[in-house]
Amino acid sequence: MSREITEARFLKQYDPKDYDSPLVTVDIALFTLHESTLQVLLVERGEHPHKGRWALPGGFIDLQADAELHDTAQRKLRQKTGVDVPLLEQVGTVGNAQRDPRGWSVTALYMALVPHAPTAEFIDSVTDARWWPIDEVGKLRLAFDHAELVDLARERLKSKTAYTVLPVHVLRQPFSLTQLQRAFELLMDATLEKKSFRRRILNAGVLEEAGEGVPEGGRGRPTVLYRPAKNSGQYLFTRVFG
Amino acid sequence: MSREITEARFLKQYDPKDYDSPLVTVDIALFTLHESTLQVLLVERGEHPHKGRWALPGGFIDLQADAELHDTAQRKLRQKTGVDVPLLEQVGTVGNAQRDPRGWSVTALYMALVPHAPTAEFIDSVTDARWWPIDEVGKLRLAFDHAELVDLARERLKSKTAYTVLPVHVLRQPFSLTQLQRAFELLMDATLEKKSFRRRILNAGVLEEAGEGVPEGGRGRPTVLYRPAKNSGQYLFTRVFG
DNA sequence: CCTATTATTGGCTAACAGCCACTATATAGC
DNA sequence: GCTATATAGTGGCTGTTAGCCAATAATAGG
Repeated sequence: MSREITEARFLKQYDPKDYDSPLVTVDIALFTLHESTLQVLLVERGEHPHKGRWALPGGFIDLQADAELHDTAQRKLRQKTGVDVPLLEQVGTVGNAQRDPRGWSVTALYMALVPHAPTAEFIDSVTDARWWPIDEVGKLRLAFDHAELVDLARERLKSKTAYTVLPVHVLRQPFSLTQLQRAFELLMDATLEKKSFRRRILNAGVLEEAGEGVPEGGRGRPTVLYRPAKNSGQYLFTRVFG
Repeated sequence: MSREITEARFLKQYDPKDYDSPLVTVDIALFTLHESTLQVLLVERGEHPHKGRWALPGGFIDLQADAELHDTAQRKLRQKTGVDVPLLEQVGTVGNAQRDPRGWSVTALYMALVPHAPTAEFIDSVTDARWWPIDEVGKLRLAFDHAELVDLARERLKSKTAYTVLPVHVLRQPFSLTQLQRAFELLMDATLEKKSFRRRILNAGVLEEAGEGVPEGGRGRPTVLYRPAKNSGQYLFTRVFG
């Protein structure tokens, strides 16, 4: 057996390429609301494998440019949307031997939310990226296991909507309670009772008033506008609708 | 520009070692209850880097043996405990350039629960692994960023305990409601009201009766014993204590 | 039998979701 | 103006469930 070596010496002679390691990628499910539908951003792959198929935006870690896994997600998203998204969080990590034809592959899946308009102009000019209504994604035969990843992210979105104020991130500020309720309903895929919804949100103190606005459809009583209060992102309801 | 190539040809000439990629590991925070304390399993590292420091059990993916990331976690855990743990789930993934002195590194963190006794005999015979009370982990200067990983897993444990019946997995079956309440309290790090606790658990229908047992301490009224019902693992409370 | 000890239940209050009818304030057409 | 209609917001009741805590049940040890 060899003599004891120091950690410094060990690190000097260590080369990761001496060992088999999986591919590592980051994929992002970016959601928005548009025309009363939940939509997800997909890109058409320009390279093998699965060239020409629709896929989630994502890619490899840049070991020089990215300090954190989170930075990789942020960077890939900025390449596609041109903006920093207001909410980006990890959903989970999927890794197995079959998901990528190149070999054992691990992907860290992130979920992001963005109001529709700010990114629309940019995305519309990118020929290989577009928003897809979540209901149509099933027909697209996505690359890799991205259909499953979309489902995972969508489930997380739904469950977090039940006990947080996540949906504020798909609205432009300020917004009305009616708009916010609509956002909750679309993200949860359920209808909510108006009084319960308003009571819950207002009592939580997660919104602050931001003037008056015109009602939906232009006619009717004017509406009070709100914006999220500081730290509203951390607020957790102790009880769930339903 | 090169001519268009087929996917088959692309895959044939693809070699992952042509690209820089991060180290990928799996780490597991295995928790149990012993002597009224929440404890976590740590191993003393026998190899560089951080040789001699305490760390979470874990390691590299075996690209031949492991079909899924989950299998890597299960395999590493079995090496240390000798048993299949009743609950093993992913907490999240941490990746950055500094956490491992060998370079850019990504680890998938899992959390696991196990009743104390079945593994004790095995673990006691492994000189490099032992249970540590969660409160003492802070003093140990764990390897890598494992102190943060322990905190992450502990937070997840606490929050999931609030709306599931997760704590059943740290008890041997059958158990009394008193024991189950004690488990909830230790995992949540809070005291619960007896009546509220019993009402909630019994109304949820997640337990089935399993005979009578002796009370804690040997004296007093005998207790009804329970075991988890089928699918109790999926049960979600719509309201949280507090 | 009496006491200490643990298990289990009763009964009340408070918070909050579900329900749904009612009020408030605007625009559009005349 | 006046009326119809549309959207925003409120009142008030019921049902569920957590918090509280005192009462009752069933055992062991003397």
